[in-house]
Amino acid sequence: MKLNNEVRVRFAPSPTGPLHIGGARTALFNWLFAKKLKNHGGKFILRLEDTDIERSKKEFEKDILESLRWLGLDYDEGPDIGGNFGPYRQSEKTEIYKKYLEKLLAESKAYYCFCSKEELDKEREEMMAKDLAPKYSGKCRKYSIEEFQNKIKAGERGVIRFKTPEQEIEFEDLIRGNVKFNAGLMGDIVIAKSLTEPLYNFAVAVDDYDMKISHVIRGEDHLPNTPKQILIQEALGFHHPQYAHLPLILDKSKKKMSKRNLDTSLKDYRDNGYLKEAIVNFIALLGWHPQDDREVLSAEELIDEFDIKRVQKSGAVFDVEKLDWLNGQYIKNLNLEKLAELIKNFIPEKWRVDESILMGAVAAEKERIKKLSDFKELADFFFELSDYNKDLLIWKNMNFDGIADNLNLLKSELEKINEKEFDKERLEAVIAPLTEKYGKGELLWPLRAALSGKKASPGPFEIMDILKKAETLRRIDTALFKLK
RNA sequence: GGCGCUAUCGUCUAGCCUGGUCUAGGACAUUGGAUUUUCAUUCCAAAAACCCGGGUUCAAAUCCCGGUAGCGCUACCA
Repeated sequence: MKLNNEVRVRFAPSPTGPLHIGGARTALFNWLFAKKLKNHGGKFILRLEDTDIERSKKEFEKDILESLRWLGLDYDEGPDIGGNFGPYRQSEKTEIYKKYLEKLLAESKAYYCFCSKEELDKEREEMMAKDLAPKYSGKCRKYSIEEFQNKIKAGERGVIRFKTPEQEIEFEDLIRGNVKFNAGLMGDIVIAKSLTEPLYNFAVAVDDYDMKISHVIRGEDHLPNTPKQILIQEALGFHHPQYAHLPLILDKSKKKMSKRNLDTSLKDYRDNGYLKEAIVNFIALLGWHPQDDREVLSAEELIDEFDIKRVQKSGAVFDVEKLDWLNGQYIKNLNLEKLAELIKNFIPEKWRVDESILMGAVAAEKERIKKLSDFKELADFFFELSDYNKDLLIWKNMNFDGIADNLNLLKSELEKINEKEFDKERLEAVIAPLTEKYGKGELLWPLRAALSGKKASPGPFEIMDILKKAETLRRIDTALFKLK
């Protein structure tokens, strides 16, 4: 890998939709690459590719910026923080593109095309029918500069095409090795709708050069665009950056994960209660792996271990179940205060009133929740016991009378315990001996069911410790009442 | 259709560059078991893959060729 110049990489999304998983992964790899090579300059730049004014929306720009910030992928230069190579929105660079467009036109490396959409479509279909690579015939190349200038002045509308040289073009991809394309098959591509309306491939070619981008790290779907961009850069007299094309992130059906699918936007995951650390960790592992067997890695460890040479060539299926597992791991390792803080965004206002119950519930459910949003469903009974069928209280073959007897026994023992000593240790010390005589399941199942109103929950001692004496006895009474 | 990329357990992957240590390793999921009043956690175990065919070689998951399949691109979107 040549590192003669400062390392400058960019993430260049177009704000035509919220930041999605694939975009986040591309951003992450760029970020890791820059951080890893901070001794070589290592700058990470955010550039908004909003040349499509129809589809680009401010709200999406906002979402992208926010999502990157949330993930902790800080950039050194960008639309909201500036930098020495701005502007960082393509829509603000019209004058620059115009200058280069005029240069290409003046040098006859580009020309105006006045063909209609219908003509073009027909041409394409004909070529496809002949099993040929569909490309523009180049028939408008015949106009001289004066001729097309006159047409434009006369009000005719034309687009600007690049005179694609008919040549083989080869470049080295950091991940895939040598890649070769035959530019003769591409035809003269449209690089701008007009002098002030540049199109993607042209704008990218210009920007990557004048933002001094050293490495372009992007999705594999851009691989066929690369020769176009290199050719445009050559025509402009620019040298081109190095390229690295990341494997695609696939859905279950092995197709490219697209914005159109549900649950691809980062915000969806955030709103579902995934932690940013888990997402960063997980998407880093989609197409990349450290040298050892570790799977749970912090951002710092990721930077330490990152090596673009270890990036996979083939697409990776996004497996939510593994994400869930990883998220659970991060939740388990979070300290209680931090976890409670995060969970507060996922629960009703009134659950936040009693801090001690909330903290207790968080501690009790910590290893049971995979996502922050799971808490609401799992821990609701701590805050409010919902109605349940009395059959829930049945342990194995016990009858209702037996269950009532056991609950009454427990009740009388619990009543003897001082409110101040009503904690897990004390409760266990009192009740454990009873289970030897009356049976564990016989005593503890009805107790736990009475306390939680659920088939599954943390253990009764833990619950009582959190609920405290009065509420514990109240819930036992509720069960007793149901059994009458 | 054309062009390009890719190919190891169901999934993410290690190994491939620098052939033998690979009876192919790890993780998620699955199944069984231990712990446990339940659930979860934790622990133990099992099942599970080198796309196919040739070639090179004493030896190929690893190198070469061909096939097949999948995916991506094929816009006056990015």
